[in-house]
Amino acid sequence: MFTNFITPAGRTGFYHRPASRTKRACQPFVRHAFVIFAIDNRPGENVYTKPADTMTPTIKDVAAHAGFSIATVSRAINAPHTVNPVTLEKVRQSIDALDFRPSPLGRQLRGERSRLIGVVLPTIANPVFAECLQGIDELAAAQGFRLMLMTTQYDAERERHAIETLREQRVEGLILTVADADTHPLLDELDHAGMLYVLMHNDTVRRPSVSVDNRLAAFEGVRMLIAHGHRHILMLAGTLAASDRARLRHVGYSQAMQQAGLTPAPALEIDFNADELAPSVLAHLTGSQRPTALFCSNDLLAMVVMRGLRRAHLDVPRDMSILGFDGLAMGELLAPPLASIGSPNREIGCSAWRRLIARIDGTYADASLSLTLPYTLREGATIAAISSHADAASARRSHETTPAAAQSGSSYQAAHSAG
Amino acid sequence: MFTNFITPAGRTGFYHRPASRTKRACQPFVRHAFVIFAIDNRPGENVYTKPADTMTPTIKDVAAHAGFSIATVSRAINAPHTVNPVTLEKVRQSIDALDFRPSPLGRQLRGERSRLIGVVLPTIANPVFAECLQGIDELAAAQGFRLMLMTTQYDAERERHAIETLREQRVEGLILTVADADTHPLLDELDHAGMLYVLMHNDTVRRPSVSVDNRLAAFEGVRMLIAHGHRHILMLAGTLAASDRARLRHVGYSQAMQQAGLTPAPALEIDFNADELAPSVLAHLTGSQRPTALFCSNDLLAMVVMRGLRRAHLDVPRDMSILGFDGLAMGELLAPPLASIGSPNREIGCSAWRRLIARIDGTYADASLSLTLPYTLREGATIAAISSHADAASARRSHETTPAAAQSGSSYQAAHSAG
DNA sequence: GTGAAAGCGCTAACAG
DNA sequence: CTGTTAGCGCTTTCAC
Repeated sequence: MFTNFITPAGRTGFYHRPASRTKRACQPFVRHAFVIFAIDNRPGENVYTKPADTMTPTIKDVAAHAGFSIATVSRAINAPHTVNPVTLEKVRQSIDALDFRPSPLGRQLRGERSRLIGVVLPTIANPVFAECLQGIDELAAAQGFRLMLMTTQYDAERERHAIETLREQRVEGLILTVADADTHPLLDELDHAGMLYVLMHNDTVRRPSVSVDNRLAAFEGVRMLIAHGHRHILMLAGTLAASDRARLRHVGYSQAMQQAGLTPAPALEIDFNADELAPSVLAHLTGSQRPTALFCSNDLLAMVVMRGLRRAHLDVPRDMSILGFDGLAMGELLAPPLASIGSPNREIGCSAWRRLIARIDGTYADASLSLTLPYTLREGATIAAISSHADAASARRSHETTPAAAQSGSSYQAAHSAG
Repeated sequence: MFTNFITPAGRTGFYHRPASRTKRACQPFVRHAFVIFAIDNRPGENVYTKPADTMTPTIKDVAAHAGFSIATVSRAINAPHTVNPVTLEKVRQSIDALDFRPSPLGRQLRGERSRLIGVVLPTIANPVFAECLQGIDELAAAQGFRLMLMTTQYDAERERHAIETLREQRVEGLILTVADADTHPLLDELDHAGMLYVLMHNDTVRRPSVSVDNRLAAFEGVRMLIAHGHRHILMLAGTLAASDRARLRHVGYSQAMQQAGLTPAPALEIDFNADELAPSVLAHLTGSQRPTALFCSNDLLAMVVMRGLRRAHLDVPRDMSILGFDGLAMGELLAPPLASIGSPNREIGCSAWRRLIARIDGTYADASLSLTLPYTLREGATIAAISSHADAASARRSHETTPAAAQSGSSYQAAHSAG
């Protein structure tokens, strides 16, 4: 009835070969450090010894403990209604007793879904992305998906590595924000491989994406500045000048300037991770030819610039008006509250999620691949009106400008959707 | 030589049974939608058809494509030096041609490490946790680990679910911040199950953790306020009054007050997710009995309170001094820059990571389970000195108070380590 | 140097 | 209602 044997791996154990007439046979049963075998005991009368704590119990352990086959255990877990209630109860007790939890590996290996989604973000230090992630996480948790997160710091090589890693993990889809979506070979690769993904914040019509219309938003924002009488407006951008978003925002800036007969300037690049503004930048902003208004490519940058100006004893908005981009909740807590073009970050995350799931489930009926969400113009109090003939120098001397004048731009307070 | 057969799954295919003398035999080869078989071709002369794009290639595909066995492919990947260079090259070409990437599932199934770490955070909307995560992510990426992230919104049930999910995923360890570490049954469970974890921010000596000494930090912070002449100091805490950190901070506050012969007040609870301060709270802060200084349990809260005060036309720090907790980078960008007790969030994340890995690798020699990191007192400019006899009313009228006076507390500017 | 085969944990098809 | 068995993708003896 029992046959002593040596497994190929060199482990010893006993193999119970049931007589052919025996109704319920038991599985061979070997754990690394010790030998266990289930005698042909009646359910409940088990002889099972719980494996060492470090050994995660498997379905076999449960089966042996309960005195049933692994198939029955599997059914008890995945289709409880198909098993005898008494059996079910016994199996459940064994599961509890062993603290068993089914390994997703076995399941996935069987070709089931991994219910795993990869998220690739430049950084989570920027609340813009943290807010997106928050939205994604909320939905993922509700729908029983797991998230695997990787950050890239805007680095192309890390983007590649992240996507590679995530694909290895057999994610069902990817949600990502890349530096530059249009010219991204990796995304072509994903398309080609049939790997489903949705971009966030990457403003492109060529790929599945969710974002605001960066160009239009910037255009409207700068128009507002112009409507406040500003004629010398500079755009500041972060190190992500290689980013599609920053570029589009600069296009919007340029168009607004040109429409008003003004000359757009190249974006001034800022390292907004530095503690201080670079001297050359500060010179730009404080010199006699300095602009009266600044359009910052993102809110974090705007905040750093505001601090720099304050240290240079320039008052915002009296000496300099500031408009940010992102609509960071934090901006409202500043003094004065930061005027900003707001993107619905959390909603971008949620939308990206929904679209990805729709693609995965094949219910992605929408022909248009990219989704453009409405942005908002948050007035804040960092924008002051100046008389149209005022130049930088007079603006600095002028005391007639008042923060309250910023309210006059309220006609711009609107939600735009570029559908 | 070829036997037509029907697999149990109902798929048809051809099985190549090599004559016993045949040197190189081929594996049976069946894909879902179509039949492929590798003829006993010489390497390089393959008859393999690439499967549909949606089908992730497996090691079998590579083997068939290259005309070798899966064992050889496996070796080519994991132990290149053991295979014939010519073979190796052919296999590599097949891998490239099919864009094959080994599934971690198969590997893990073989009992290898999952190289997966679970991270459980209350929220990533709070930069405190985003910064921690950033630190963790950096190290994880460098060491080839993957991160699985779940957030809990301080909810016990979600904490339970997150840990459960992560354990199912067979993470090698957990890094987490829970609402209350000492009385957490889940953590006992983890201990009991031998599941390795490290807490972040949870200030407890009973469990593996990394944090600052919240009590001492609050104590020193409030002492600084007292040294600036404040006698009526209130502590504000968020909805996380059920949090161990907030509680310890309140203990520190109370001790500092008592040491100075002052009467500590219960913490005033604030919902800092709300847009506005609750009227009752505002009444507390603006009434005739109002305090001259506020100790806020976290920076986000401090910022919301500052905005509330501004709207109530109270000036910070002239009418009210504010001390926060967290040392959020953002706080420095405020006007005035927020005084805060800083915890090295990023470093907390990194340390937690290192300790977890040390535990996993079994190199965790340190007898002390909890690590206390030094905090800093960031002066900022939201704290003003008042003359020791001043009460709230006179403080409001007084103009002799100057933000610069905050500098007088610089003797407190120090790093403390409660080892 | 290479191939055959076992087995990791699990599900599902099938048999009884 | 329950058990047997094949097989998911991979690594790893062992044999040739």
